[in-house]
Amino acid sequence: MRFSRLLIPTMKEAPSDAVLTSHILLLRAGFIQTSGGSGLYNWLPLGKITLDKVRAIVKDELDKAGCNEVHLPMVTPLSLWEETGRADKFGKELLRFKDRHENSFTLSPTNEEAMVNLVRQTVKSYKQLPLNVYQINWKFRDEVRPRFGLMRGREFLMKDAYSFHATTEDMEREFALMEETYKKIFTRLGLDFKVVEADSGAIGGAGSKEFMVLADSGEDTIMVCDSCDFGANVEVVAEDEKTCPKCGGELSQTKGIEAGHIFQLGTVYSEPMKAEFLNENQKLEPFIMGTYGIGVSRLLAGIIEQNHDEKGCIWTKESAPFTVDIIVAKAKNTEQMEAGEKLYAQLQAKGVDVLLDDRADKKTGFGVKVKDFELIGMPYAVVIGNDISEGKVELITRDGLEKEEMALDSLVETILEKLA
RNA sequence: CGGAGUGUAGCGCAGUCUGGUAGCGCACCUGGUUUGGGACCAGGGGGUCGAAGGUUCGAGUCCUUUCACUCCGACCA
Repeated sequence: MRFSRLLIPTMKEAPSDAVLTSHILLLRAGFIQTSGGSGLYNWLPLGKITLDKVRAIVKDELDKAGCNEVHLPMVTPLSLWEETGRADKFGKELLRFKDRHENSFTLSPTNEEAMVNLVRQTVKSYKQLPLNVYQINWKFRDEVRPRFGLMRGREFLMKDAYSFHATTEDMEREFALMEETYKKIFTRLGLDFKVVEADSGAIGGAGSKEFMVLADSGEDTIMVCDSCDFGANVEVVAEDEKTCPKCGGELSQTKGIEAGHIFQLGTVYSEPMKAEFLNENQKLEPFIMGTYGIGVSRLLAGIIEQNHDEKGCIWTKESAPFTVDIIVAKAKNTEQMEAGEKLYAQLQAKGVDVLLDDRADKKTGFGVKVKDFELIGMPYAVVIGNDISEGKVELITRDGLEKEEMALDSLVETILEKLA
């Protein structure tokens, strides 16, 4: 895409009410903007592109693991929530309202009930099991105190998956599969993360694990073992515990952002909602369930919390809105512009996501373009400037801001090597 | 919900104590000069000062009420 045609309102100064790094940078770099209400944000083009990329990675890995993507309405009849008693349990976080016929509804904060409803009216036989259905859509929670930008907004993009099984053993198999799938997703996104034992909270059920993006700004405190892979939220391990319950190693304390959470549910939803299937002995049994969530919009905040410097964002390769930013130093110079256009086409032909900074207005000089590149944080920039007459360009790596001069002819190949 | 703050142009702020024509920087528009690290000169546009009520000849400023937002806490798949 062309910078000149994209709405990218970068800012030198951050709004004074933003305190968290990711919040400040995402606002300043023009990914999101405030939307007039607490915890509500407009997603601008760069933010939308990035969110869609992260979403696509989540979808890709889930589909590979055999999950079925569906889409449920954002609006759920409150009666479904009353079947499980969660209408009361969730309290004021559930935003409730009535339609013109005085029927009560809620904006979905999560969808266990709605998905159980989908399955109970569709799946009748053990032969249709196991089944894992998921959706990636907007959730709304009327948080007591929204804060930190995308970290705790009231409206947020969540991937919520629900699995249905005939036996506990099969549910445990799926739980392990989802843990592995989540590890692939977080790894592809370039995140430094830890899987920890967790409390099941309002969702209920037996076992649960959280996927923590490690960051000092995280709202959760976790204990991790120095010797093995054990980790736990302080909710489930005493904060003064110093010995690993798994291997006897030493525990240390750190902070994390909860970006994923998987649960072994059993029949806590299927029983009250009478979601049953006929087993091979022709008897009705409630589904054994698991549920698996990822805070997709929160992941963006997590990526930036982990990857930034004083100049701006540093997106990881698979999450970046664009992989390469072609900076045409003087867009009015025909030779430079033509070289930029040519490179733009060549990289696109190779499947690289490229942004062509073709801005030619007199306010947007070389300095502005470089500052915008650093603030937005794409992995690479190619500077096409005066040396283009000798066939030379400069390649800048955002992480570390290393610059290397090279021949334009070898550039496409070099970039492809770096991306491989 | 408890505590503390803040609401003045798109963003950042001054002006409020001590009432007297609405200001500054950035951004935006026009023209010119610039052009490899957020340019310069000149001119210009944009405001019911969060809202309502009150005091006053006169309110951004004083009084009352209210709303919103932010931070700390409690809470939170």
